[in-house]
Amino acid sequence: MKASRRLPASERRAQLIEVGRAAFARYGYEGTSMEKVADSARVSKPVIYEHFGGKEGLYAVIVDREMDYVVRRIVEAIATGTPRERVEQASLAFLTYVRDQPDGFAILSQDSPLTATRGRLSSLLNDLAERVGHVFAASFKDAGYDPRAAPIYAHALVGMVTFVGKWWTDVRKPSVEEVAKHIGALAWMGLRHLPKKPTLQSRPR
Amino acid sequence: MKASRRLPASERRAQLIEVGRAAFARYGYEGTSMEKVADSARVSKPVIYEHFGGKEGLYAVIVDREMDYVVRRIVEAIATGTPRERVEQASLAFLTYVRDQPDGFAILSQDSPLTATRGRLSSLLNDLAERVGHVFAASFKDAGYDPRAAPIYAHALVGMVTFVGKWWTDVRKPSVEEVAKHIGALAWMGLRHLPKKPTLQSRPR
DNA sequence: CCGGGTTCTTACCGTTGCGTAACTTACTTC
DNA sequence: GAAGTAAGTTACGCAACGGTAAGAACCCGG
Repeated sequence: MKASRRLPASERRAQLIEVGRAAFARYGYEGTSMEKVADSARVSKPVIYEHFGGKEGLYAVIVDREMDYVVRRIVEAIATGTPRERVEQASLAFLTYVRDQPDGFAILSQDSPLTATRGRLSSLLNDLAERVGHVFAASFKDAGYDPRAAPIYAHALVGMVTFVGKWWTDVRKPSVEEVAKHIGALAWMGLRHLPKKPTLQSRPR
Repeated sequence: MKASRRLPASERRAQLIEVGRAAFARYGYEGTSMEKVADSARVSKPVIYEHFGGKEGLYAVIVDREMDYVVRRIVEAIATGTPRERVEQASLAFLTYVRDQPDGFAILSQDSPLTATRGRLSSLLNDLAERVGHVFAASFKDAGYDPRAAPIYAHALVGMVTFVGKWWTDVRKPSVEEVAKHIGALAWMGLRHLPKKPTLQSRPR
């Protein structure tokens, strides 16, 4: 073979990110070895260490880029429109991301051992949920709902879309637009008809 | 120290399951070493191999028990009552499980490398979602909704509760009953007011 | 064709982790 | 108390992985 030629630093760096992203997506953080990444890039290990310092460094760069990307996509989606449209567009944006960037989504939905050690909650999607929570808290206050419940709903929505996304990558059956319709409807109708003070209809036993 | 005495096979086995469960919950499958499990049980490695054959064997037994347990809890919860009560009770049952069995929940919500290799989708909760999907499909048909959309909603609900559960283990702020109220309301209201044919209110650009 | 910087490789170290072979210790039963 | 069985230990083999030191191959201006 002997395919790969020598590359300038910036290109090599970009290639390593690409290759590493695919590896981390497929095998997870622990399951990915530097050897494999190096081999996939047709390069020897020290090259990676030269560029990223270590495994964590490479992973951090990849995760950072991915978070930036997906957050930007969603922020764009909810920039304008009625509340309902925003919910729908956010779902659609996320599912479109899942479809177009399955590797990125796989990385984000893995429990990353890095953030798990320093942070409390492992999931990177938690950040996203927290941001949504702040948006919700404001809307809740305006609408006369208890803002302390906002995080619950925020996490519920993120979890909903995430889990459906994970499932979708497997079955790939209805189009993301179709799925987004249903998710959007469920979320919106749920929020729209929320009682101010939810109660449990606990059944008598 | 020299605390642990010799135990009969069945007790040792039970103890190893308990200890292993805690370890897998805390460090994940890959992050848990047999050495650590053995040390925690005040026993040497070959004892574990005698009982479970290997790491995968131990893990399989633990996961199997856990799935049995949680499924039984939920099946009990949705055995009787109105549809709404079932949704609420299912949420409450799951969140109660999250509260009372944080280790078990941690294990189930990890991406398990074992099922990931042989199966397609990693999550063990996927099985749960699939079962819910079947229940939904029947109800959908009766109510005049498209049963092909059932899996979407099933995964949405499971993802919702799971993600909120994960978050709850971290903050532990409102009681599970309180959280279940909101989740139940969101899910129920969403399902209740679902249009037969959801559409996207795509905004004009 | 020669010096200087960049890019990359070979070869290795230390550690960790799964799994096993050979042996020892304790308990029970006659 | 000896024989036999159940329970457990020590010590090791072996592979994989993260990381690094030392130097080779390449490229370009002079």
